Amino acid sequence: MTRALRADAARNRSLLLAAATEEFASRGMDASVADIARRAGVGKGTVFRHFPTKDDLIAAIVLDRVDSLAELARSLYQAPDAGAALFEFLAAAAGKQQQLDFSFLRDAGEINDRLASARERLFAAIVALVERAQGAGAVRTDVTGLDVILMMCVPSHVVSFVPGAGPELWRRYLALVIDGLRPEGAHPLGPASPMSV
Amino acid sequence: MTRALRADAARNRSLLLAAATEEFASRGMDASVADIARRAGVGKGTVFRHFPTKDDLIAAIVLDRVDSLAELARSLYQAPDAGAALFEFLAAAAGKQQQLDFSFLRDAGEINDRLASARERLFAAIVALVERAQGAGAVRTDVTGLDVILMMCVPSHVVSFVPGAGPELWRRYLALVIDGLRPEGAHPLGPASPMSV
Amino acid sequence: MTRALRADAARNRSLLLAAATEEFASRGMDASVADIARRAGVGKGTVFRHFPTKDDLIAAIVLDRVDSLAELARSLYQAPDAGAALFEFLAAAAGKQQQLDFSFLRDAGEINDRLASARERLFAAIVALVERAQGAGAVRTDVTGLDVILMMCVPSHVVSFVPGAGPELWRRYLALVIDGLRPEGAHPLGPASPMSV
Amino acid sequence: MTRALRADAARNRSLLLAAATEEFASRGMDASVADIARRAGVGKGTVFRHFPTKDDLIAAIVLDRVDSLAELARSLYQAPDAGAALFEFLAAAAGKQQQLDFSFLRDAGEINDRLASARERLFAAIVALVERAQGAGAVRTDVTGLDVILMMCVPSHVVSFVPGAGPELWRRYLALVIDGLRPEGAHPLGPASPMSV
DNA sequence: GATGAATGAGTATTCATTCAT
DNA sequence: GATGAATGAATACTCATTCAT
Repeated sequence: MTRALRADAARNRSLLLAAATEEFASRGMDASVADIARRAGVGKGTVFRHFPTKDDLIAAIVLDRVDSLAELARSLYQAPDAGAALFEFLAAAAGKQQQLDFSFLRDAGEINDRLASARERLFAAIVALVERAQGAGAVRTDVTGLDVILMMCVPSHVVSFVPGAGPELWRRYLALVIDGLRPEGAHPLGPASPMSV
Repeated sequence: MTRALRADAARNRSLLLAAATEEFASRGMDASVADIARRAGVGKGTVFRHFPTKDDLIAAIVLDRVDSLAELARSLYQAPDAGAALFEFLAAAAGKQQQLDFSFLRDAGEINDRLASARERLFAAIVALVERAQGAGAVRTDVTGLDVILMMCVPSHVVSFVPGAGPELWRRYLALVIDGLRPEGAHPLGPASPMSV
Repeated sequence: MTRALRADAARNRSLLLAAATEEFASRGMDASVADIARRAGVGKGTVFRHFPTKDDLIAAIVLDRVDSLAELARSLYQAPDAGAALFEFLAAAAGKQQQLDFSFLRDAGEINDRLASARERLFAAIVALVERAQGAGAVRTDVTGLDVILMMCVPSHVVSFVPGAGPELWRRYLALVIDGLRPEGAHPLGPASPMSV
Repeated sequence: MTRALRADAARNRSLLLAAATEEFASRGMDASVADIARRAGVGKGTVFRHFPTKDDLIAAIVLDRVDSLAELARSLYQAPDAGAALFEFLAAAAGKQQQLDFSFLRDAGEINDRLASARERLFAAIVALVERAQGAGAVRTDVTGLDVILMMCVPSHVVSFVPGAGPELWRRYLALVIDGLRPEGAHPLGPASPMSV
């Protein structure tokens, strides 16, 4: 499908993905392509050779992340402790998100078919993890998989408000989120969970 | 200090704040000044007469909100049930944020001195509410006022990911956040709370 | 419909139309908007305030020209000598085109509804002139109005090939074109005239 | 002088000239080098190995055409009927031009010495044809060879304005041009013919 | 005071051309 | 020799901000 890249081209592609990830993380989603190119140490044109559109660049970053999270979710489905498996997954997700907010998932469908279906697969894998954790009594039964997916992006978002945040601060807020998902001390949630994102 | 505004000028100022709030809410933070002016029914120049900078306009909106939340926090400090008081405050905050994310607080200091000190007052009032709620056993004692402040913006953020979200959906995620703040079923939080935002 | 322009704005609009006409004439249709702005002595943004799109600028120029030619064609329809009337019209058209080739008429329809219908009116007026000239025996009867319209752009095109062409050189080639349209010495034309442009 | 090309190189050169001709014909003079390379089935770099510049590629195409027209003009000089010979030549020129407008001749001199002198030879041959046709009474004597050369590009230009033009439509306008060149019904031409193009 | 015209720095994107593989 | 990756100048267009009316 995708031709094997020449060594230098492959290298530039990685540099670009890395640079873009950092730039989006620090400047927000409207970081300029020019800045990304500069950070990657390549010419502006090179960005467009690899990603015909800024949106394609974004999609590529998200796709990477979504695919690797889905991979992880699927492998954790085999873990013996269902509750621990889910929480480990959430930790992995939160850690990754430190670098890049999950916001693009919002309109992933509009951007890219491939991305949209990768998202579906990720969501399905997470839902499975959640349901298994509920079966094991580790997660309250009045939350849905979608609720968990939505709360998954909380730690990185919260931490983004803290100027000199330490690299592990997200763990604190993930812990808080998880405690909210536990059966102990659960109170009624009010409105029903949304059907989809 | 602040000159009394002529009646029409005062009216324009309110129209602008309202228009800007709506526009930011629906188009995001990079809504254009021209659109805001059009929605307010005034010329573009008028926007800049009232707010020398787009950032100043934003700051004015946030200031309004911060001040009214601080007011509320102070009045709830008198309420008999300390836990209910805090939770009611969080509900009010989440409801307001539905229209405009709290993100500007992030760099409030850089934007505007007046805003920065309003923020300090708001934070102090929230910290007081939290400590009283902890004293009443309604909130776990290993969270700080700042933790609560940070979690306060979660519901509106989460809801922003849901396309056709109902107007009350934020209550669901506020409930989840609050359940995480309760003493029941609390697990250790890991990293220490940050000292400031 | 179109608000009355402020004096300075009206001035800029004319400056822009003039500058664009010259620039397009000398650099061809892909003269840059920046150059046009510079030639008009205004900022780049001003071009876009007056003409939202480069194509709109082009359309405005052509519309002016088309409308004034149509006007002329209609008034010449009253002239006593039908042949002379047509030839005078062709001279006027060729003279104007010296500054700007007629090429945009080619895809005028794609550009602009208003322009498309102005073109229709122009063509109708020319066809009327041609038919009257044929009735008077001044033009061979095997050519159509459309043929004449097509040949109308020949003088300016031909002259564009001559580097230091004098300002009246187009008259020489118009004379040649007109001699081809006369009944004397007419030979069969081969393929039928197209139905439309 | 010109090294003999390796067989494959020669082949690529032809492929490129053919591809470029087609691409220019259908996309206009700003067809992209990349598209030309793709159509020829070679890499972009190969284009530049053969033609250091896009302009050189254009010049090469024109040179081919100019040389073959000159060849034709010279051979037609032997034909018994001088008028028919000239008209046949014009038909050949118009037919070729259907694929590629003659416009580059305009600045041929600036582009390329070799092209400039090929053009001189072509013009000389045409002038000879014209003068012979005038001697035979087939062409009016107040036109110069240069006039005829200039009118030669009319048919393809005119036809370019007709959207769904049939492949022979140019013949109609060539007939019109030729009728203008005949002695019958000739009227005075006004300005003198230019000395050069 | 209000208006909207003018401005120009900034943005994504294209494309001829160069050069490492 | 051939390839296609890299480059950066150029282009149309946007928008916060200034200023003449």
